[in-house]
Amino acid sequence: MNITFPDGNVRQFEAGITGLEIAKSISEGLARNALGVIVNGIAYDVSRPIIEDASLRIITWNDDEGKEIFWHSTAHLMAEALESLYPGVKFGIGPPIEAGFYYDIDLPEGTKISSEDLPKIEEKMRELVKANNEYKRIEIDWDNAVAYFKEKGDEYKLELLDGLKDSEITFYTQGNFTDLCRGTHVPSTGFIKFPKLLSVAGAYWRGDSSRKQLTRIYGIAFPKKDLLEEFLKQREEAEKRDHKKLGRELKLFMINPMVGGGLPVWLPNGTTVRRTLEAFLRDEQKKRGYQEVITPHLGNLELYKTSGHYPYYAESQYPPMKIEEEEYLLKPMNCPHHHQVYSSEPRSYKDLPVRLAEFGTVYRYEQSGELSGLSRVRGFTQDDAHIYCMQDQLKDEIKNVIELTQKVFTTFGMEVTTRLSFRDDNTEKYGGDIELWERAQKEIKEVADEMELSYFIGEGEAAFYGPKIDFIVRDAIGRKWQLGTVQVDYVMPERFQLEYTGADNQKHRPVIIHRAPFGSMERFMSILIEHYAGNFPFWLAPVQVSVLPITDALNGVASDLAEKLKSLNYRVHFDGRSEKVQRKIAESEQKKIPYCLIIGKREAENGQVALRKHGEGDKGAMAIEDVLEMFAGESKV
RNA sequence: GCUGAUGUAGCUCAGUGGUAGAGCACUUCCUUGGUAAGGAAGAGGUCGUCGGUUCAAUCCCGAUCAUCAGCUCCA
Repeated sequence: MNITFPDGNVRQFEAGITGLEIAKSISEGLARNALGVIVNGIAYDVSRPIIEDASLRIITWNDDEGKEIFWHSTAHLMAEALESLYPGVKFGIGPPIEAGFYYDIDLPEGTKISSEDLPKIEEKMRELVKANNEYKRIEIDWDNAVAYFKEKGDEYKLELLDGLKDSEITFYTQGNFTDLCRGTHVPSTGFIKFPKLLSVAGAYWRGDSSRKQLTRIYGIAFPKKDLLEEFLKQREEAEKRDHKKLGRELKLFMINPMVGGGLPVWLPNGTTVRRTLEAFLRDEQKKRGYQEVITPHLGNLELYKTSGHYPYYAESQYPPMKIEEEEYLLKPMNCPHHHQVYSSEPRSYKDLPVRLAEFGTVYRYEQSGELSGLSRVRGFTQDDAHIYCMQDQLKDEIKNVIELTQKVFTTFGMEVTTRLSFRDDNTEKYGGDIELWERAQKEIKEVADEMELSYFIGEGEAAFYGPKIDFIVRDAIGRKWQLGTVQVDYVMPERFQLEYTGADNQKHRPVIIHRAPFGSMERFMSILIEHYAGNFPFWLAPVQVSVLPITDALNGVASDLAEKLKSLNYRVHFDGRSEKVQRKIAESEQKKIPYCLIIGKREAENGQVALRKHGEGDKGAMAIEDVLEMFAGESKV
């Protein structure tokens, strides 16, 4: 039979040959590292015979599929360890995930696993790794599969089997453990050299909160020690960057139970950063023809009934309050207010597009367990805007918005990929006219192509009222965040009966674009803190420069300089304490202030300062006017 | 909301069934020092909250609240 390799090469093998043997025919090293093979797009164990012509790709750790196989096998390995340590444990599902794997288990009555138990389980796993048991694939018919798990008393596997009546059933066995599993697996447990269990958490069976909560154990594994170490180091780095920790250390914000959970309070430092971000965006918006509005934090319930958000989203809103026979809602979104601004005067096609922007604070009820720092809160400010335009302006407006969004993310040094979120065939899910939808989707795609965006299409990811463009950014340590969305809306103009008078002197409905590059100031701030690890660039830093005289005798000269910088609108910290300069420097560094200007006798005599850059150290003496020039340059975004 | 872990000084964290400790921060004094922490003294706690067990609870038990890790939800 013919086997076609990814490079197009075709070679002849005898039918029934295994992936491993094919790998061996290429090189011993490849055979040693082969975790699986993709045969005609389907993952096979390396030991599984290949019986007909196929295209074939050999999978190693370096492939995403290889990691999946590796981690999936580790999940089975952990399951075996658990079964030997906790007899009677039942198993839910145990899939590989983006980084590692988990297994959901149901422990026998009275048994609990906490993070202290993980080393013990890991130890057992390492034992099983040494045993180097083979992962064996067993094809089995449905009745026998059911019989096996009935005997074992595992109702979870039985429920899974219920859904597999018409499919081919396979088991995988290694050592003393057998699991219902589609595969694929590494050849033997010996491959899983460095397993590591990470955490324990509760998880509902099949993600359904009305069903039993199982114990979920997260873990990961690597074929090499340095990969594990690197992974652990990265986790530590992420922990160090945790915005909740840095937020406290740098006095950016606080969460205070007396104020209320999920209601962050912005401290002076954090407020400075936020206002700077707002000023940056406001400026960019001004360049792009936006007008700013301000709307109240409460809105008449009628507004939200009209928009359809109430009672549809009642569960995530605060209950309405009655004021003089009228009901009011704490504003869960800004759009309805903006629609009222739009319709506050008759609009002509000559007025369009109308672009209304607001840093609008909204309140949404989040379950208490969901609250976290600045990322999940109950009150937050959206950098919201609504663009009202004619259908044939849509393309240009989308382009305008994408440009703005890209400007924002590149400014922060974040790599962006774009998802075009379109509708799927399920017409029930969506509102508005299907022809307009299709036109909008086509235009969005055209814009994306014209702008040479790197994008992919997410079918079925659209909002109910229109297609979206979502921006997924990658931060400094490679984590992905979905930020900034652009949404086309055909439903709200109908609901609010928005109109403009066309050139034909007829009334028409405008199209609305919702957009928020940052999304929420709170969440964006949390991401930004972690992205920069608290080391804000000069233009954003809460304090930009500290002025440090070496002795008290120079306090006068130094404070004059500090005052001068302040008068030029820089954010300056003057440290005139009777402390050694080493200490002043240490504290300035700890506060992550971008620059220290150190003034000793020599500098004072020459109109210079000794410059020190955060994280880089001493830069030597520099004339004050040169420093000012440098600061001016770095202030530009 | 659910499961688990945690809750001791402003922060980070020790500790004990017999009225609580360190480092940093803070206050005062001394020190005037050239690129990441000079010295001394002082002040600071209802040991998250409420109940129970006990002669005695910060410690044991229960409830509750908050935080964290997940799960569920998210215009």
